Amino acid sequence: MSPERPVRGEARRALILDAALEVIAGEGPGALTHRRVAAAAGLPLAATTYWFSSKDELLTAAYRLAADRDIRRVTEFADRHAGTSDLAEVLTELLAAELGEGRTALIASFAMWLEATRRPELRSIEHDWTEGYLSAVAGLLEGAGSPSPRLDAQVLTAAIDGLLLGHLARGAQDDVRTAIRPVLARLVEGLVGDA
Amino acid sequence: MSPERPVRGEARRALILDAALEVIAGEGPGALTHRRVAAAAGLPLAATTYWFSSKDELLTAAYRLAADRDIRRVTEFADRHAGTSDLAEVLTELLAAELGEGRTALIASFAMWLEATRRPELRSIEHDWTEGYLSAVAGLLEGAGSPSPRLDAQVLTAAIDGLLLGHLARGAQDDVRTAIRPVLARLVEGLVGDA
DNA sequence: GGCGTAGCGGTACATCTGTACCGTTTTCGG
DNA sequence: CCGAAAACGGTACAGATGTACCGCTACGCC
Repeated sequence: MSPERPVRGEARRALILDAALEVIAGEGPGALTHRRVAAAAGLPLAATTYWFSSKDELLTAAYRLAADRDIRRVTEFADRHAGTSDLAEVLTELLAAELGEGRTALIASFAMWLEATRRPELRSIEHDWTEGYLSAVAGLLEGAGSPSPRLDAQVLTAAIDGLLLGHLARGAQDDVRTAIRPVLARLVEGLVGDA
Repeated sequence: MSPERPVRGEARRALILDAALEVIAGEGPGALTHRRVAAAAGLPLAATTYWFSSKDELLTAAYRLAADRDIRRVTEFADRHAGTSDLAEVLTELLAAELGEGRTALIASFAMWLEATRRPELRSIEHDWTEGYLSAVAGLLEGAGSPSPRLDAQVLTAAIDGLLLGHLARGAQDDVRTAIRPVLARLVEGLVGDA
């Protein structure tokens, strides 16, 4: 229909970052090149080099965006379900959402995590990501009557990370909820108890 | 001293794979190139292309090696500590070992994990890795008197993965044992109980 | 002891990459 | 409405990369 008035200015920057996340999630951070990102965004090569002075800056900005999105998602989710009694079920839904709509940001976040191993500049992003997750989960735990929400949140987030990574790696083979629910149920039972 | 008789034959293949793991752990899978690996192994470029018909084959073989090493490490560790009563302490030592001597194989394993997201050929390696970890941990849990070792092992390995990844990302900043022990203690307490 | 083959090392080359450059178009404050 | 500054698009180029190729060497088997 519309001959599509081309996106200009700062909006382009956002477009490029989105395309970068797609590339990272779809082909891995190693495949992130100016040309590929530009192509994914439907823009000429010079667009990426104009808005990001180096490939590294582009990659870092993309990681930051992925982390922020994921933090926002989990925070909103936790707020919406604060004070729940069926914590395991709520967490199952959270993980399903992360692996569903949140998949792109999630993969990028894990890639960033791994790269932070050798690139200290990424540590601050990693720190915010961890902290965001931790406080969101701690909030849920408080509502569910955990005796030590902060410690329990550390346990829970570690397990969540492991579960997410595992199910990403295994692909969409088995139904997420069916596979994850019993594990989370067992964990929550252990932490919150049934008292 | 010795002019070092050059390594020849199959031994070279092993040398190259070790060098490849070093590169993956040190500079990331994206930095794995024939030239870099050859340089790290102290061999000419043609050595890597002779023993591995493509870069992909080299990368996959390196991942396989990393997984096998890690599986062996965790299995031996579990065997050595079977029937322990202080499960949390034993697990803390396991994780410290993974992050210490096992660091290279561990990083490579996680990188493989993430890449399995988009490369189904890696799934079988991922499967063996998961299975090896799961049965090793289940063995420990049985000894510690868990009511449902298999399910609890799923919980535990997920948490272990998350903890390992987190501490890799944060670098060697804080003492591993100090940071990890309370989390594992809380988790084990929840699973095995004190009954 | 000779010889076929596996192992080896050097080089070549087409392709892709990051980035710099430069002339043109659009935007917007005055 | 005008002019400077921002945004844009195309192109150029040096360097790195995967891989093929070719002639040489060492080793094991007859």
